[in-house]
Amino acid sequence: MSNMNTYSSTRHQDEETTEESREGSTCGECESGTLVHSSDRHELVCNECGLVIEDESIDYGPEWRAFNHSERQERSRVGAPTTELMHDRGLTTKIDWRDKDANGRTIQPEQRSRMQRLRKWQQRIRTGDAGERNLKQALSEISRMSSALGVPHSVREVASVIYQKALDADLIRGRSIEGVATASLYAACRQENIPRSLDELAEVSRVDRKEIGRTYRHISQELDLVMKPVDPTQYLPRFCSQLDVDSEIRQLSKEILETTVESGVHSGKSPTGCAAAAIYLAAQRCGQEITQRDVADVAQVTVVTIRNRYQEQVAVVDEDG
DNA sequence: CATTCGTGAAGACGAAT
DNA sequence: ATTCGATTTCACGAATG
Repeated sequence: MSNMNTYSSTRHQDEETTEESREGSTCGECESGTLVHSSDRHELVCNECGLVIEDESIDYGPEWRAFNHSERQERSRVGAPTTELMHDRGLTTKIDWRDKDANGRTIQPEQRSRMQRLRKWQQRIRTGDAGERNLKQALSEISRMSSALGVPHSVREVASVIYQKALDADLIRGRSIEGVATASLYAACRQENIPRSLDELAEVSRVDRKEIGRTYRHISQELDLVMKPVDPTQYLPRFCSQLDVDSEIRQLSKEILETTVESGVHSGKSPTGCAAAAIYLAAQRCGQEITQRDVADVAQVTVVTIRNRYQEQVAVVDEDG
């Protein structure tokens, strides 16, 4: 993250061109992923390793203009940035534990007992409400799992929003906090086009795959989350990188996959399996021997699935020319 | 010997009732 | 909540190099 700030100190006329040209370029970190805009276009994100490059996308200046001091006073809005990752968006009141006033002087004994009462009530208000406590735990889970998966912050924020919507819609009743949190994260990954399979989610969650899937389906239905089927192409860069194949295969597998997707033979099949098969087929066509088992391992599918998919893809690609 | 291929039984999942 | 159809997985043996 140390290189993040070196770009954003000054703004030049050529900023548009440089920023746009970075879209689609190769990630400097893993050197295999591609940089894409997150959904809110505030971040450039590597679609493979999840590296976030906050590069001049954000205008830190005020959106208003002021011509004298009083206008400035009136219009400026100051405070810590809010974040969806805190259950109260970071806007809580804090009461110091020291018995000093704002000037650092020790406060009177009769005030001290009053302070004790206020502290106690502040704690109760802050986390005492069932819903709030619920949220707090869920958000920490989302953060933990996001770190384990290595997904960018934008995904965490989206996951948090989804969870809070689920909470508002009373969808967690009878379901575990952990389960809904994991399902929210899964949905967020898909919405942000940084897909992680249910298996990968299950690895970092305390809930099993089945429950995650069930909960996900439930909340996406109830909240009317529009979810396009996962594009198998999105898995390609990550798998290729894990297999350490060269760019020839990356390119060919992408073309194969696009051809097969157009023909529609992939629908209903697992996207990871399709991606894996395309890599295997590409490697064969390039004369490089990669075993089905190797591809199957990184894609977390079985060799049988790869066989089935890759047979279909051979048929489509060959007739296509 | 390792890898690939084909098969049927069994489990999991989504859709429909 | 159950049933049904399609898909994936598992386990096995055969073929290939």
